[in-house]
Amino acid sequence: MGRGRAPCCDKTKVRTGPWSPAEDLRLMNFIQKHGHSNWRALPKQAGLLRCGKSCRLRWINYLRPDVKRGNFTPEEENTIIQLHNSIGNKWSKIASCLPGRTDNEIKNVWNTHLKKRLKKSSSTSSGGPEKIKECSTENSCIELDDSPSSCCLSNSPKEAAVSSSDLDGDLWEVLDSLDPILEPRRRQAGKVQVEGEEVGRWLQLLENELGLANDGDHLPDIITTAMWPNSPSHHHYLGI
DNA sequence: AACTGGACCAACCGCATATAG
DNA sequence: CCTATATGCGGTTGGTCCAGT
Repeated sequence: MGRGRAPCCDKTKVRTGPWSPAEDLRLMNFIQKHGHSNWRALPKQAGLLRCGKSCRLRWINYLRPDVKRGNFTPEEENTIIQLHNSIGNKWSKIASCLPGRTDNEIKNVWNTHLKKRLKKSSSTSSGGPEKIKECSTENSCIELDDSPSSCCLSNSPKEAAVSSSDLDGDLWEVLDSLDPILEPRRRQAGKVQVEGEEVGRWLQLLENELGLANDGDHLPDIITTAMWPNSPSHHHYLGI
């Protein structure tokens, strides 16, 4: 029903491209405190030079506390294959059956791995569509036909109850200034394991800047996990 | 060592749909 | 009911990395 699509934002006034750690922190901090009832207004309220769409995507695909990182298990891949066989490119519906996985991630896995794999094996295997249930948006499974399936009934993610510090403007500036230092390390950590000592040092620096260390308080794991997805809890690095 | 092509994935684009006024 | 706006979704793109040459 959409008539004439208004541009979602003024592209000349917003940042595009990869998100920096400081932007991630700012977004997470805001959502943890205020939720995300209005994506369009969120960037301004959070002090982000991003469009609401971009914030939503970043949150859903990367920053949500329940997002599962790492390789898909064979079980997950089987579920994707079965569901795709049954309902097609309904990535969000497929994602609703795989707790912690996002539609974008599933779409990527399908396009880069599973499609090719199935193509390869298609000559050797045959069979009708899998009978499977579809998860509705309420996270209850809808029978697409009359047979039971392995489709999950996972609950919708509950945002982690993380206590977040109230960061003031100065501290955000500090974070922004750390970007050039943090970003390459975060990127690298996404690919390979950064030495524990190094991660610990940066985490400590960050916590010092945020004034957490003095109170015996620490960065919530949700934040460090988002910044260094492949790294164990930062508590490990800090020797806690 | 330098180059190249493919794989991977985060982010963007634009249409569809939902909803408010 | 009509229109405007916000959000959701799926397709696509572009940057980065890495293996092969």
